[in-house]
Amino acid sequence: MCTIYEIAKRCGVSTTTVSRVLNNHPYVSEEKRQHILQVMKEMEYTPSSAARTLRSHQTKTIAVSVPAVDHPFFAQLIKGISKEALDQGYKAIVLQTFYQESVELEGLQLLKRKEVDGVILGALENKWETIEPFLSNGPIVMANEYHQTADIPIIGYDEREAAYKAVDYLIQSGRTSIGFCFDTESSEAQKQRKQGYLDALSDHGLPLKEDWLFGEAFTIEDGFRLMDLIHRMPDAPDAIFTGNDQVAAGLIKQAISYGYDIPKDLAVIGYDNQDICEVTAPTITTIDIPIVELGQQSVKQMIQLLQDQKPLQREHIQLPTRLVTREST
Amino acid sequence: MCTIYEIAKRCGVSTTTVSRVLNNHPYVSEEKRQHILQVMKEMEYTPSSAARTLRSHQTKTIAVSVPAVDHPFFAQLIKGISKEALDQGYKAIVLQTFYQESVELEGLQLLKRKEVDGVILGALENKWETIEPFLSNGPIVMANEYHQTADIPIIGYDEREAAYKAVDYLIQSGRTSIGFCFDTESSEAQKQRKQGYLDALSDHGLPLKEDWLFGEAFTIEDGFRLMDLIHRMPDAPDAIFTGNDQVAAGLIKQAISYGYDIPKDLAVIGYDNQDICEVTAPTITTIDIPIVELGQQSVKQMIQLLQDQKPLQREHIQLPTRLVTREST
DNA sequence: GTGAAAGCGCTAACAA
DNA sequence: TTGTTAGCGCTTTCAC
Repeated sequence: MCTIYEIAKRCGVSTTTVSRVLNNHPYVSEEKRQHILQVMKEMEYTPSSAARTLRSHQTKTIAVSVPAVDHPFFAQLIKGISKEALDQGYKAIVLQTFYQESVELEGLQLLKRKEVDGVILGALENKWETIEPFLSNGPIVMANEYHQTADIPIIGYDEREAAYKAVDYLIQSGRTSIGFCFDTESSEAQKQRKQGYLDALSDHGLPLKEDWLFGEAFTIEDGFRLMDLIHRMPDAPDAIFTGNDQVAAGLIKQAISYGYDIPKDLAVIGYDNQDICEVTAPTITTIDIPIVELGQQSVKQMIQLLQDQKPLQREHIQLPTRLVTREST
Repeated sequence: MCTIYEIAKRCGVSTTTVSRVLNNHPYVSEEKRQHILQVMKEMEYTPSSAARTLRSHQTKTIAVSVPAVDHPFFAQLIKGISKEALDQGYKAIVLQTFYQESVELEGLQLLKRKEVDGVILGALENKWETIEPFLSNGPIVMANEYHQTADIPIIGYDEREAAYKAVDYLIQSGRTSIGFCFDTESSEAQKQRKQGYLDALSDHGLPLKEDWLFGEAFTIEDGFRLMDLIHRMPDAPDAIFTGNDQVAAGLIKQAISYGYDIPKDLAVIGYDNQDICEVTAPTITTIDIPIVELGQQSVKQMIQLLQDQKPLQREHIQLPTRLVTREST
């Protein structure tokens, strides 16, 4: 591994000049530039990023935290983020919180230690008040989560409207008792989603039953569990908005095993429009969410912020969602 | 952002002493140590990682390249890698090759530029001869791929044995014409897998038909496509080893839509034991592979290498696989 | 057009 | 036990 100094010596110039060609500065004679380039190639010179970072204070790296990368939703989010970052000459460090506040904080520490130029929050484990102070260290953007007042770019979709669309569709199909699944109470996005559910119910004069709200719904396994629950209910709903396709798939599978006719006995609607929707029997009606694009947009925003050097501003970008009807409703 | 120098001044000591407490070196009086720690806290001192890296030549970061993070297999691999890395105080940069050689090379460049301490290859896009020269820049380990001669740790599982197990099971179940799906020809791992398939056939005196070998099998979509193909074959197999659960799920779904009775008309066996196996109808018999653990092991090996500073050696670690029988066979 | 030189923030010989 | 000092590899004034 040779340094800029050796190149300079070999070429009979100063390190300044070498640095100049490295950074495409003007004021280097074409002759010298070519020679230096040539020697760099010969010696397989590679600039030390650590040294550059130390001087220039930029790492060309962003950190992204999500609960876990193997949930299809977050896998796609990371897909978009990691791809877009690379396309733009940035690297992406992936942190999995497993719903723990500390890991999210670790990502923010990376920002503080100047190990990354910015942080994308793919979820929100800590209170916003805990996160806010880190804004002085660099930009933070929120993807797929929401917060009322945070003065940062928020990239997501209209959760309320998406949920409304789903529940409204169930109602239009003649359903009157509709259940709702959610993952955690704490998420603002989930609250908005629930609001959509509530609004759809009340707009059609339908009742809300607390028993029909099901928490901790993340995975296929949870779908099994929830169906067990529903199966035992004396007053079970005739339709259910699952909040994610994995839960829908598990629920449907278990229902079938109990002898239900889906959708006749129970209509099921998913969320995300993952591939799994097409292989269950019946296939799953769902809400399509442009997840990969959401990830890409987040990176674009981040890089914009990094380049503009302007103060962070609140901005709310909402990508379009779409109802995709299949056999489960 | 304050520096070690300011802390030193505030405490009336030299930067050396501050550095010493920072690195838990002995030979600092308890009194001074406490005082320095105290002042650091007060001033919210955070060490600059760039400066540390420049001096110590280690980034505490590893790069991992996979074809795409949203394929369930790689999502789980990344899950293991990213988690284990973080647990050990390392960060993981994720690169998605999308099967392009250039991105994999970019990961290796990170090693050369000293932006990462090591690289984990979750697949192999380039020829080994292309990759080998980078070994002089730092350790490389291979996860989930295989190479005959590469002198690096290879963490995987016995592809031949796993495939053999799957095909043998189909044969034991009375199947005689067995198809085989693979993704790319170029992968050594795939070759071994195919060898397992071939060995199982020949051990039981069963014929191999070229028509029963299906390439480009990655996704659910591919499963649909392959079933279309099989459906139109005059001499279709009565069982198929799909090489991954997504393909199996797609294949099964499409077969059912064509009126097939699975497994009676066509036995289907997956690979990976993903969650999806439990929600299709019928559920999918598969080979369980400890993917997350595979990711974790790769990181453990990498960190071992980084700490030992010993020359890289060839090492082949194989994790156990297991047949999981369900309804599709 | 070009170069000398002063750091970026930290670590580690070496001296004391 | 502590401090002095010389860099790590690069960028960037400032002077020529």
